[in-house]
Amino acid sequence: MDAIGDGWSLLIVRDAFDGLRRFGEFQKSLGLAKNILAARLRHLVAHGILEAAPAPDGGAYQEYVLTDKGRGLFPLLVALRQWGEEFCFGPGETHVQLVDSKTGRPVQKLEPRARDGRVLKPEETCVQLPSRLPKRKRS
Amino acid sequence: MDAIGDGWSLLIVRDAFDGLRRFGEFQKSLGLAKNILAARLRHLVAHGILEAAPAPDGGAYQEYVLTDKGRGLFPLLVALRQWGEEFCFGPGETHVQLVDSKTGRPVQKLEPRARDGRVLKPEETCVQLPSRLPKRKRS
DNA sequence: TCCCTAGGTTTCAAATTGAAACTCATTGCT
DNA sequence: AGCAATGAGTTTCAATTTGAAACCTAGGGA
Repeated sequence: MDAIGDGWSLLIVRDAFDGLRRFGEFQKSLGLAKNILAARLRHLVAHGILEAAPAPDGGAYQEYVLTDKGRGLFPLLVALRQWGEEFCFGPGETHVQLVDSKTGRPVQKLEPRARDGRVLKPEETCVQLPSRLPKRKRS
Repeated sequence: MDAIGDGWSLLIVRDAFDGLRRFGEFQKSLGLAKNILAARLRHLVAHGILEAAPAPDGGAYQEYVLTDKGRGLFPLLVALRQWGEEFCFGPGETHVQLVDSKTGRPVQKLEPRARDGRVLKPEETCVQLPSRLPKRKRS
């Protein structure tokens, strides 16, 4: 939550998934103040979610691209988007939808499942420390 | 993002999934200031994520319980938790894990999939307006 | 050369946050 | 019944964060 807990960070990451890389692109897309954007980008870089690559084409500036950790947020973004699609619009209200770009059909709804494939409801899960792995590593 | 975009809201929702219902329980669990908690709870109620049920047992106070919309956030919470488990701890570092409470084994990793079951990478998706549904409604 | 643009940083007012004190209603104790 | 304690907030106020706008700096083009 510290890394992505504020309102803007996830939007920046979403835009990064959409291919945006430059300061100005993010700013135009999100319409937030430049100082805030600079701070958020710094923060995301500091948390290893974005990487600042220096001057790719020739301009003396930076590009911000997702790291593996940042790309790991994709399922979260999908979950957020699906939730918004399902609950944040009235029945008649039209809105965009996340689709498989190959077929144009909606992405499957994300559902937490047990290892055996059962769909898990919230009450069927809990948090635990991982069992002190019994699979010994070769010494 | 307006509904759940700030740092505390998702934590409150998570605790609600964990069964917390009362003001004091949330406050103790999260350790945030009472005024902020009150504001967040009001906000979540206003957005239809929590519902304020009056005096269940006999006390003259309220309980905050998840609505359907709130319960719909479960996949998102799972995604967030899995991301944290995967990327926010060092290799040796021990941390809790979300497991199927029946078997004690970790929940499957959430992966966005196309309707045909293919795992979708970020670049393989895009957003679209839903096709003007060809299935006519009975007039 | 002069001006424009992209990418920031600085400044300052306004909004938000958080800690602590204060209510107010309900127990619990005696 | 009297009285302290607890739970659920609200109020107050200082400190932090935000956001808009102005400013700065390096390159590029006319």
